[in-house]
Amino acid sequence: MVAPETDYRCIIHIDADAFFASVEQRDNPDLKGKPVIIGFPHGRGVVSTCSYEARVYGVRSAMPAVQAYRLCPNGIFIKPRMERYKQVSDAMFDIFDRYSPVIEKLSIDEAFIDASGEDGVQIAAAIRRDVKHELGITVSAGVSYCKFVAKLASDSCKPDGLRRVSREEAQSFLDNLPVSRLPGIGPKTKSKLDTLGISTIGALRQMPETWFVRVFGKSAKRFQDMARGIDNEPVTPWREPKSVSEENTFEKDIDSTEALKGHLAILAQNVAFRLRKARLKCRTVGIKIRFHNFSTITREHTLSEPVSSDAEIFHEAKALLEAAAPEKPVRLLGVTAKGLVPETSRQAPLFEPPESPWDDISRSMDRLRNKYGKPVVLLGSCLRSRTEKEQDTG
DNA sequence: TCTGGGGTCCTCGTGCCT
DNA sequence: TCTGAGGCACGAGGACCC
Repeated sequence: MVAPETDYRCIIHIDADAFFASVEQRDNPDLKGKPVIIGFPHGRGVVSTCSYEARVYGVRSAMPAVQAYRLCPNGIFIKPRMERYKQVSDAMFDIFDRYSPVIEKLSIDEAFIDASGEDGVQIAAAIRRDVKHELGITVSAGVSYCKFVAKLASDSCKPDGLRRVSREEAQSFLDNLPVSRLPGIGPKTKSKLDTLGISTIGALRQMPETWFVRVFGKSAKRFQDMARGIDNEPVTPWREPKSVSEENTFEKDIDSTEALKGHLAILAQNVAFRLRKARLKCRTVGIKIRFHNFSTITREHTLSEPVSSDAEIFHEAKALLEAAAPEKPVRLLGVTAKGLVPETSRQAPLFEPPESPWDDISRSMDRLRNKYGKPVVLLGSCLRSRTEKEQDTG
């Protein structure tokens, strides 16, 4: 039995195993032991996640679903049910709450839990037990003195594992791992390091400081620290959102600007609705256009006054689209709101100027949307796009 | 061979202001 | 009045993560 991690900071990283697929297998026991793939095998989707039975065939997250279908034609492809996963996720986080007040949510199925001063291994084991008994899914846990080592520890014992890496063990644990396991080293940086003959964190650690600065620029210190197992990042329970966006990849590329405007209206309306729901406004509106050849451009505009109405956000996005004047077929269109400020952040002036007429209209539209669960009043271009879609689908 | 969606962070170029 | 440096905000793009 290892000594309790009470001398130092103690961080637990919890990560659900093949979360979406596990929820599907739990809800439908017929799927247990079968290759379950979350994603639609036709069209342009990718695999969200897949069960460990599907991984045997080489199927992986983020792989194009058609490729997954070729690798595993007998796989059971399931369209994601995000609402359901959200319910299970909420229940899982309720369990975490029992054990620590300091929880940092990383994603729908993953969290850091600060267990400093406690026996981290015991807490992680209790959480794993509760999640399994109450929710019927398994989670893996890593326990260590800092966040990124805890995360690597949980990765190393998946699925359904628990691993503690003490401060003393950290360096030898890290040295043998591939560099790509360090957070922040993705495919591009990995291939750059490959060409330099650096494949493990241990090899990276031995490089001189000047080398780090040359390769990683301003991020050099962070990578050098990580290679040495140094990470003082606290567990941060809440972060202000920095942007809200929505994008859509079309089933078929679109080359008509008018049709794009219709889709843009829907995206703008959804982004605006989410802003208002979060009681936020944005100062910057941006659009993203991805062409048939996957090249991508972004355009944005910062306003003098923050906005959150459907009409104002659509107006800005439309102006950006018209200025960009895409001449090639478009496969993806997106709208982003950033420079977020609270709805009420504006200092109250001595004489309240009349608020934008769109604010009042937006509030009425939101009431209807909340009542019926979907947008009821649509912007003009929006309606046009929807009508086209309905005609397409008959 | 085909590459989703929703995010964050970083870098670099440019223009404006002092 | 001109010029250059430095700071800053903005815009675009890229890399990365889950």
